[in-house]
Amino acid sequence: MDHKRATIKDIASELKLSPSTVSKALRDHPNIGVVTKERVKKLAKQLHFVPNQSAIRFKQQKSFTLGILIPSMLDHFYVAAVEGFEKFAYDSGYNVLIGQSHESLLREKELLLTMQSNRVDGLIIAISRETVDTSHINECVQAGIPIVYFMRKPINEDFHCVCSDVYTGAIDAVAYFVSRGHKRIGFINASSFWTTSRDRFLGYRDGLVQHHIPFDKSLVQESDFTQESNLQAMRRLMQLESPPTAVLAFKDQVLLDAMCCLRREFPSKATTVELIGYGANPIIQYLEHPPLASLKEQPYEIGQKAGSLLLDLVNHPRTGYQPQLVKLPCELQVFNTHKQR
Amino acid sequence: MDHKRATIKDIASELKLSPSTVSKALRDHPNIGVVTKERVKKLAKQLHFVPNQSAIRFKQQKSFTLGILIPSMLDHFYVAAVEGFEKFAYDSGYNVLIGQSHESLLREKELLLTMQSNRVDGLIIAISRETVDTSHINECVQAGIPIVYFMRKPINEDFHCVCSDVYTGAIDAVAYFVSRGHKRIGFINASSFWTTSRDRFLGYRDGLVQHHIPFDKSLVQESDFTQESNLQAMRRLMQLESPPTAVLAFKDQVLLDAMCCLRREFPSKATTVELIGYGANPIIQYLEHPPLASLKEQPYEIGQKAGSLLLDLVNHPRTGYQPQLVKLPCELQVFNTHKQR
DNA sequence: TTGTAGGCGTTATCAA
DNA sequence: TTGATAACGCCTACAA
Repeated sequence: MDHKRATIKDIASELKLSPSTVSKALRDHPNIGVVTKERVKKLAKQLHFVPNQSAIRFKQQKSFTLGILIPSMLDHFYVAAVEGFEKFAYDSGYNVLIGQSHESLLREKELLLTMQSNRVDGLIIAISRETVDTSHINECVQAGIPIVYFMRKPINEDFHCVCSDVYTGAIDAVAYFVSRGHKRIGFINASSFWTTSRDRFLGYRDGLVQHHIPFDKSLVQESDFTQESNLQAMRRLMQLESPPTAVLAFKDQVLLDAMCCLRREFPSKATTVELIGYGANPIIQYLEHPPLASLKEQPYEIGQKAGSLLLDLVNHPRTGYQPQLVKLPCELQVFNTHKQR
Repeated sequence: MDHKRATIKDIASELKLSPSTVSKALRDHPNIGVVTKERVKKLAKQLHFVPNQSAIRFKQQKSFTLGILIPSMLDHFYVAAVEGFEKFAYDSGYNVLIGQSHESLLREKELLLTMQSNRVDGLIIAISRETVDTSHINECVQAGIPIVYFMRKPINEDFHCVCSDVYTGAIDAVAYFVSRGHKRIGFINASSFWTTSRDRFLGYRDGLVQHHIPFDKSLVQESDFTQESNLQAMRRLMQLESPPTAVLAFKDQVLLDAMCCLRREFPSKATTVELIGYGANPIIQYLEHPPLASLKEQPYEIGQKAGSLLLDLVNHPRTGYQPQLVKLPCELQVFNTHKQR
């Protein structure tokens, strides 16, 4: 079997044409004769010619590759975001390089170097939990790689960012809790370094204010998303002198652990404390006793939108553009209204 | 800010050295003086020099990229396999290009072309549900791209393959069912074109034989993994004149839908019919009433092993090698022994 | 120990 | 309408 892959040169010499003619013919360049085009394309097919992207990339000084940096693919949300981003990228003729930081700053730095080395034409990032200093990201920008943040964005960074409208989501969640008679509403949040945590918090607080419920600092706990941390946060809430009767969770993974905590450690309250999370994780449909509700986000669309903002930056490089903050709405999806307080 | 990225030439001219000297110095080539190396490396760091992989790939006629083709990242199993593969690849200095067929043969073909165009140095594949003809895969092989199958392998294809030892797993599952008194044991299987379905089936059948239970064809149903198909398969089983009291499912996703089917359509049996799946999906820990058990597979290790077999083929190209079939053990993980028949 | 030359596959530019 | 040439950044032989 012939293991050497056919090149443009091979086609050219076989057809007694020049490589440049073949190159143009293959790409339907207008000033190549129809007959020649036909001959070239026919032979190309015969030889199973596949253009060598390595060469094209090199020649064009472009990798036609976009990078996406996420915490982990074990998180359903980010998988969906990757899908949206990939779809957009592929449709635009780009490949995608995926990197998972696994919430490690060190890994994130390494991945960023790999991305640079691969000369990705642009990059979208959801920063790791550990990322407080962003100098490694700024280095990419200075190397000419445009960046778009999504979901997790460092506070005080002026780049495009695409995320869910978690603020309004929190307002809606609180309103729904209140409509069901709750007055003690807990909240398990995440790193205060992210805008997405701050926005959730503001929505939570403003939601309370709108319903004339006093804000109680002790009802807000922080988790780092490990199972143990989720359980601890819920435990701290339930051990308060006046524990919450409803809890808003940063995301469904936190919510699920909170439910486990209730079932195991506070069984008497497991059927009364109501929970709302973010994400509308499909797992929920398999639960016999689903939580009250979840704020359905649009990860796929967020990935697409981030891709389109990024590609715009790639194709129209500029410095000092006006950073956009795109927020896609969350929708409260109610699962369970059977519980009674 | 300087947007042109530094090249070896830049360093060379700045230091009044030749590019080749710089190239060697950067890679610690033995016959470059220590002083020169120091000077070169120092300036390289100053200029934020990052080697241009595009150029290296082109020059080396190698992409240093391995491909992995999976049905979908929404499946937890394949995400874990990707992780193992990526870990291995990165540690060996390779990038990874991920492709999702979404169970579509057309998409699989497209992805394979992309992989070829990107000149991936090798490829591991779990074929799509629709893939019955494998000529598109053979074309890759003939183009010199080594292939390793994992999990889903077409019957009658002679390449390396890494998968779970689902045969023994099925034997174990049946034995466990029998130990709990079951005699009518159903089985929901998948495409008979995959070795992994055939092996499950053989284990199921041999398991029955070992315990002198007659094989009943009507107790075996096939599903294509859509929710509707899973439900239908379970429904067909339960509507038999003599329905099963226990069911082995191709994977946990099927098992979960089967549980839903029981709860909704056969509530009287929901607490007695016992189920075992494959995968030990972490979702299960969040269920109030978990299934009886699941066969824990080793997707991460499977991804790694497939990577190492592949890299061996990449580095030692040969034709007519003896294909290996590597089977990693499944372990029966028991969740629930409370049910009584 | 350092330098020079050639080439990987493709395409843009310019010439024929 | 087609062809010749040079260039992209890096590496490998080989020469100095």
